[in-house]
Amino acid sequence: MSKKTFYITTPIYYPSDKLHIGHTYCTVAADAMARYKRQQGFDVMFLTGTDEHGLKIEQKAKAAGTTPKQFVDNIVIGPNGILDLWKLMNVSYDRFIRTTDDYHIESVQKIFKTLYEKGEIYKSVYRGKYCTPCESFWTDSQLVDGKCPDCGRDVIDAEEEAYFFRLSKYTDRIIKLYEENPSFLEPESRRNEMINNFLKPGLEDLCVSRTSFKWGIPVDFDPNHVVYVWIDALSNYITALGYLNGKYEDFERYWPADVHFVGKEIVRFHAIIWPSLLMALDLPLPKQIFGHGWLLFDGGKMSKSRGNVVDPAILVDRYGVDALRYFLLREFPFGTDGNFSNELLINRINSDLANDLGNLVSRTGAMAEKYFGGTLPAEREEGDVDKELLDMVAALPAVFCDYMEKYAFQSALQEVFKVISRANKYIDQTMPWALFKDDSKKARLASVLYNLLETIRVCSILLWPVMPETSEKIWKLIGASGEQTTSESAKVWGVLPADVTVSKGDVLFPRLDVEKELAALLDAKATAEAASQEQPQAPAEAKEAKKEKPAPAEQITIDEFAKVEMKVGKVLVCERVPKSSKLLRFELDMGDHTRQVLSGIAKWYEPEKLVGRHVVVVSNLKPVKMMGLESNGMIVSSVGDDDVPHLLFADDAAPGAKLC
RNA sequence: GGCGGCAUAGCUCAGUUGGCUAGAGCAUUCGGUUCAUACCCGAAGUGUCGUUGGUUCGAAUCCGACUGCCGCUACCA
Repeated sequence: MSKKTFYITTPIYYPSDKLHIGHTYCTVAADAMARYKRQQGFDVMFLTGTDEHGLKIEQKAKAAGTTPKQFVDNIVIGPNGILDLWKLMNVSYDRFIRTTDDYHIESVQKIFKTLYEKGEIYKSVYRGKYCTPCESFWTDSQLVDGKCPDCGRDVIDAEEEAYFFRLSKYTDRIIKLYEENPSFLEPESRRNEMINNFLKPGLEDLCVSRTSFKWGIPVDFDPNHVVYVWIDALSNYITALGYLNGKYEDFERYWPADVHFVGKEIVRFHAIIWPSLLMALDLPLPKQIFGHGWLLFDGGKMSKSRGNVVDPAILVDRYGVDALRYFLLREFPFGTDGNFSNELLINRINSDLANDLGNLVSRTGAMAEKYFGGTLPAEREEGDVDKELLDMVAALPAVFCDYMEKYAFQSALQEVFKVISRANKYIDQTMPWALFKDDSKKARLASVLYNLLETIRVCSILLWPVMPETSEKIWKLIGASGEQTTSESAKVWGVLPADVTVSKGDVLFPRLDVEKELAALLDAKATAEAASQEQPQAPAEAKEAKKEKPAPAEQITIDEFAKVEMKVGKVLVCERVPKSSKLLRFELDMGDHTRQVLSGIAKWYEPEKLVGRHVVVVSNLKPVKMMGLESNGMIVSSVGDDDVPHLLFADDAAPGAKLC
């Protein structure tokens, strides 16, 4: 009979840029889980990959003067690309899917056609809901006072064709899914969000094709259209198994997936759209969607302008891949956000890996060499204090597995280190150095060392999914191999031979000087940034990015620029717009007239303090209504990657002065 | 604004269905030890469990209000 299977996936990342530690976090977690399940004897399929289509990549490629395919090739399979990063992080994926792979394209076209033939996808036409400058379609509910929610300009009756998926008809079935199977979406808080924000109001049909860009999978029976991200990207989880393609034949074997790990920002797609698509295809649903938290830096989202993007390569280079893997999974509860900091990393490495684990292995090996030349005598003498340690070790595997099954890596690892700590205490209790001085205690001394080695063996087996290199190093030192390192053997005491041969070996994790390391990391980052100046690379936001970033600026002529009129305005009145969390209402003295302008900066500026200041206004924008008030223009501010606006003041300039 | 979440020692966090004299690790101080990576072992702490009402014999735990932070969403022109 075949083995039980376990199918786990990460999101497919958007290769518009290099990946950072946030992506590494999710992928390492999935890797640890995959290794854990393999160790348990499961037939594992661990899938990761890249989502390579879409407007943003098309534009980025254009800006870089290359083709979209060359652009993504460089980021995915090029030097220091995504494949290299996963290699560096020791990620043991079984399959890596790129949405530009032939077989995926074949499947997506068939899926699209199938849904169309079943009537799940229908062709429709937009009327008055297309914004030409933004090249974007909008649904009725997205429009703001009938205008484009992105640019506020009029939308036109473009009568653009588009295909729609009948998402609306699945509202009730998704609600029912959550009710009958609460563990379908974890953690729970995400579930309430989905229900209140999307399901209760009722889902709307979903536009699943585009004609506004070309970089995508063509709809084979209607080549003006390309398949939009929903069907293209989400279906990777089944196309990678060979669904409707000839490349693989693993669909029956692995589907439905046991778990999709996803960032909390893409929970909606996975918890609503994806199951609906599967229902439409009459396919089984994945058993669970797990929305993990984000790694924050100093309490905020990582962003380049804040100088807090963490490059995993630098950390691995300095501390080794296992230290970073351990830190990521030990420090942060998987379901909630975590605060990343270099200091936290260094302290964790020192206290757990250097002082406790590394030192335990080191002192045990040193004693075995010093007292017995490395090979223990077979004679034994038990002692009273042994029982507590042995009981703890015996209980450990079950507790550890309970936590792992719940993806509670933090707690699972904590349990292992409780035992490691107990082993250090055991050495103090038994005082091997005193036993050594008494010739009649040789058997007792051998027992003590043997008990330590067995404890180390069991712990290292459990730690292997998280720190494979370290565990394998430890096995060499304590003379364990093959059957003595299986997860089954972790439940058994006394697996090592009585006359085992041990060596001290090199230090596993050197102790770090906190101050020195913090300084060194700052240096390393500065160096890396300087190097990347040549080839500017904004931090990757992957497909989880909550907004599409605007395209790299297209070049315009002086005449086109001249169309934009910018003038200085003096703030006469500034106040909050009632019932609005973002808008401030300005009355501006423009020199020859006053005008009302609204600006969405209420979060960052106190209205009273702006009165009397001179600001820069784009003065010939078409008026727009927001919250019932008319806005005549736009106040200019600079915005970094952190999305915090900084107003440009022109206090020296006279109201009405024109900028050129 | 609507919906949801979080708030516990200096730091990172545990606290299942209300019974704790509120815990762990790190950091700090003191003591011990020497096999070991100035490491390990032991001891000592510190908290009006965000604020405020209520339910209860009893609340960190349940309910209401408020404050702060976060997420989704609705108005960043």
